[in-house]
This record gives sequence, C-alpha cells and structure tokens, in this order.
Amino acid sequence: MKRRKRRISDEGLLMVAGRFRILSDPMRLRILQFLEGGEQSVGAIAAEVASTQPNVSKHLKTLQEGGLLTRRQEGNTVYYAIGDASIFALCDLVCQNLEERAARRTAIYR
Amino acid sequence: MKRRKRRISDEGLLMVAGRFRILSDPMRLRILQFLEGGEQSVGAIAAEVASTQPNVSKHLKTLQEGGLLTRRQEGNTVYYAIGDASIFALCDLVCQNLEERAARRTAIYR
DNA sequence: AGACTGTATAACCATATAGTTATAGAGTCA
DNA sequence: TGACTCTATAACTATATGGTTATACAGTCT
Repeated sequence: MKRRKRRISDEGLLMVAGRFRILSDPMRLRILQFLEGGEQSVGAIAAEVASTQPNVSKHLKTLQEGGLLTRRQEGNTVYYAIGDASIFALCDLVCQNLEERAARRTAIYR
Repeated sequence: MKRRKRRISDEGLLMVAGRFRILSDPMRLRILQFLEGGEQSVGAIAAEVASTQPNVSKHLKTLQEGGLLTRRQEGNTVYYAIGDASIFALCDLVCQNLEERAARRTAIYR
C-alpha cells in the first residue's frame, strides 16, 4: 500500500476543512448515526434527536448540500438517507483514536 | 475484521464533533500539512502559512490542546510537532472521497 | 375550495470563532 | 542591566453558526 505524498492545494484544503466542519456538530452526528439504520422522514429524525423540526431541517440541508445525505420526497413527506457511507469510516477512526488516548491516560493513573 | 456497531453516547458525540471541529479550518490543516515534514518553530510556521505570528500561535494552541501537536521549548524558541499521526489517515480518507466525487461528477458531463 | 399535515424558509438572537493590532513574558546576548 | 528576539496573551472586530418562533409552501384528503 503506497502512501501518496502530494501537497494539497489551498482550494483542496478549503474543501477538506468544509467536510470536517459539516461533521463538527453533535446534532448532525446524531442524525447520521440514526440514519445509519436506514432512511427516515424529517419528522422521525426530529423526534429521535429530540430537537425541533426547523432545526433538524436546517441540519439536513447542510448535510445534503455537503453530499452526505440523499433526499427523496414521497407525497407529503421527505425521506433522507445516508448518501456517503465513508463518513462512518471517519467517525470510527476518530472514536478509535479517542478511546486509545483515554486508555493511555487512565493507564498513567493506575 | 469485525465491525463494532455500538451506539455512541452524547458525550462521545461531543468529543468526536470536537475533534472534527479542530480539523475544520484550512489554516490549521495547512499547519498540520507543513508539520508532517517534521517539527518547526512558531516563526517558521507563520512564514510558511503566510499568516501573523499571533494568529498562528492561537491555532497552535488549539491544535495542541486537542492533542494533535506536541510542544517543545528550546531556549527562546518553541517547536511544535505532530502528536497524533492518525489525523493524516482522516485527511487522506476525505481527500480520496472528494476526488471520487469530483471524478463521478465530471464523468456525468463527459 | 377548505382543512390538515409535513417540510422548508425567514427573521431574529446569542454565542463562537478567525483575524487584527498592541503588548506582555521569557529567554539570550552584549 | 539593557537591548533584542521569539512566543503568548489581551482586547477588539467582523463574521459564521446553532437555536428559536413564526410563517410560508406543497401535498393530501374530504
């Protein structure tokens, strides 16, 4: 597995930062985690994450415009679903890392 | 490779979001990219990323408090270095993903 | 059409954050 | 000590952002 060592352009950094920014909100992460179980309507999502419908709508828009969600309208209700499963790999990496660090920290005080 | 499907607690989501937030700024990503080549002084970093020294200092503090950088003082000058190389795996994942999407998009219009 | 439901948007508020300039600290060297 | 260098912090500004409430918009049903 060869590691590509290319320098990222300023525009590239902006895009990468933007992607991270989308993931930098707990509410959005909760939504993503919920949708990992399959597509859901806006109302169902709002109920699950215990927030207001307008707030959830705004987050969903952010996530969709970032390419992380897909949107499907059926009659009156709108269903969102994961549009890019690679985010879970990201979250897993972060979680794993935080756990390691926590483990290391407790080990010190043991 | 078994995929662990555990639900993340609210506190966990907050920590994950925090980690992503640290990475959600282009200037900080530039700094990290520069430090990938080895430790550097604050002045050298500021010159490389074309920003002011106080601004860079603030970003460095953010990165260090987030556990992404280490700090070493030698005489009058302070050297920062990568303290958690796992971030590059994150960035690579994001880059790869953005490239794929870009490729898919251009493919449509071809 | 009119009532109702589900979602999106508008307007607004409070807070967070990236940047700036000025200045304080701390270390080195004459 | 005093001059100098390097870094950190303080104070401030402008902007971005998450949340709220009210309302508009679109679809369904009678």
